[in-house]
Amino acid sequence: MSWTIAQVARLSRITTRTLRHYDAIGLLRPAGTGPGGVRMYEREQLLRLQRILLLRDLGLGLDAIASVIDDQDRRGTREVLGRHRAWLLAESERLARLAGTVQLTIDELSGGAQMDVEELFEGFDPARYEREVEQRWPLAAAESRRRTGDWSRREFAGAAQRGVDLARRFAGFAAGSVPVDDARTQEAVAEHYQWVCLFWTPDAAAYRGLGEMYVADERFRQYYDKHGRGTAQYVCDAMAVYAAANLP
Amino acid sequence: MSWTIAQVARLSRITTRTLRHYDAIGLLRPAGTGPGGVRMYEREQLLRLQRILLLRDLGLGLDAIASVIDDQDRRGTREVLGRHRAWLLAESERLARLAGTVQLTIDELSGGAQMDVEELFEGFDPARYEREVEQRWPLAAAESRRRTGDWSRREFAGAAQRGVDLARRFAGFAAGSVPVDDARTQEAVAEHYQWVCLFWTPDAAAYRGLGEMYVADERFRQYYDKHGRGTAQYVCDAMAVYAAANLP
DNA sequence: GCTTGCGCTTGACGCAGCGTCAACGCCTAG
DNA sequence: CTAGGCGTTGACGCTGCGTCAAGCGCAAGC
Repeated sequence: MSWTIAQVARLSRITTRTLRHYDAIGLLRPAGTGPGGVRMYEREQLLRLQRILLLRDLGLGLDAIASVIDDQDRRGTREVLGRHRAWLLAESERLARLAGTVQLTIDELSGGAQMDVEELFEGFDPARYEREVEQRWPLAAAESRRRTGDWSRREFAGAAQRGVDLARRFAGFAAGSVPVDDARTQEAVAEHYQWVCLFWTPDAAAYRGLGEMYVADERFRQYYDKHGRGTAQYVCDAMAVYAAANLP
Repeated sequence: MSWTIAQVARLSRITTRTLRHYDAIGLLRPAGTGPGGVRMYEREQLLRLQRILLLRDLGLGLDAIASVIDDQDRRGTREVLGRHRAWLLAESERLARLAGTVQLTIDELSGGAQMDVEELFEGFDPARYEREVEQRWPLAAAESRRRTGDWSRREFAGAAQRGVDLARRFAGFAAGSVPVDDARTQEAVAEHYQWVCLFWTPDAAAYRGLGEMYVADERFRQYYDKHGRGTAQYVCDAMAVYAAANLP
């Protein structure tokens, strides 16, 4: 008994295009070809196809499927499946965490709509505190002059939102006890530094000083800690690590 | 203050290729071009880029990002984010379920390796019970003769494995109280019918009879019920639905 | 004999989000 | 004058097929 490509497709609830694709990449070759190059499939191919579809349903890639199916003993199969399972779990967890972050974003968006955006921004423009930084670290701040510029309302709002986003990310790391020198934290600090550079370009000492002000100054500390206790201190420590490693 | 493409790339920890891509698709156009067509970015573009990267980190597609960012009020933004969150949750759950299925597959693979595969297959070849089916539904089974053929050991193992997979899927549906006429169940039945066709081609009555035998015969019932109580009965009912709708 | 239609063939583009050459221009330092 | 560093615009590649497009062989109906 032989089947044509369309018959196999109907039986297996896939498309003929898929079968041709599997033929093209060598994953499932027909038993032979009839007149006109017509692909003919035998029982053996059907069995193979069923295994392929099972593994595909499990989420494996076609190359992984090929290696599993053509693997004689079960060793490689188990290893591939095990790795795949680990990937699935990690990816599932990642997406769940992302969903949580998206929810937070939605929440703050809803709340933030009522806030006056400039008020939100109030007490958060590092440039407004530059003078204080300068008082404490005069040499460091001396040549890092504030960039002047006229901010549009939209730019302003964008920058403010960005500040909130960063604070929330730091709060997440702090709550999760992620070390301050973790790559993810330091990546966020790099973004924070870039963000600060929109107003001002601190060097290592000044940036470290800004971090310390986040803890010392009531307004700053509240800004961070309202997303989670200890966030301001966490940010301060992370900034110190970043400054030591990346700034002049 | 302006930045070149490479400077922006370094600041934002992305590649210049990405920035050019965003320019090409209109997601982030430079503020202007200098001599030689050199892209120049201003502060406004940096702010926009930061928002883009935030949303990208949340897993949104570039087109969704564009619609969110260019959306003036917050209505559309919330809707897009809400849909995205729902998608994330669904996908996360799906992957987690898949991981469970993969684990089951690994388990059965480990156990199955010790079993003699023919013994596994024993008591599960529908053709072996064809005579009994024929006794009860003689007219129906009369013209559905068993396909002869020499089975290789590998074909045999593959078919056996396929049978186990199907049983497990049915057990999952039964445990989840999925109706027997649910599309997923009927899809599995279609695969089961196809699988049976590898040995034998029953018509509607014979297929229904085979299902009833799954309940009546101790060996069959155990085969299914060991994956979960009531699975055999569930399969029987599902097969009856399938036979009525799809078989001659 | 001719058309129509079905089922099959190969070939090619498109999708997301860039990575990765390739080939070339411009500017500066040695 | 040349090397090197930064910039430019193409164009192909990756996954897993969907979706035309153009054409062949065979059967039925005119």
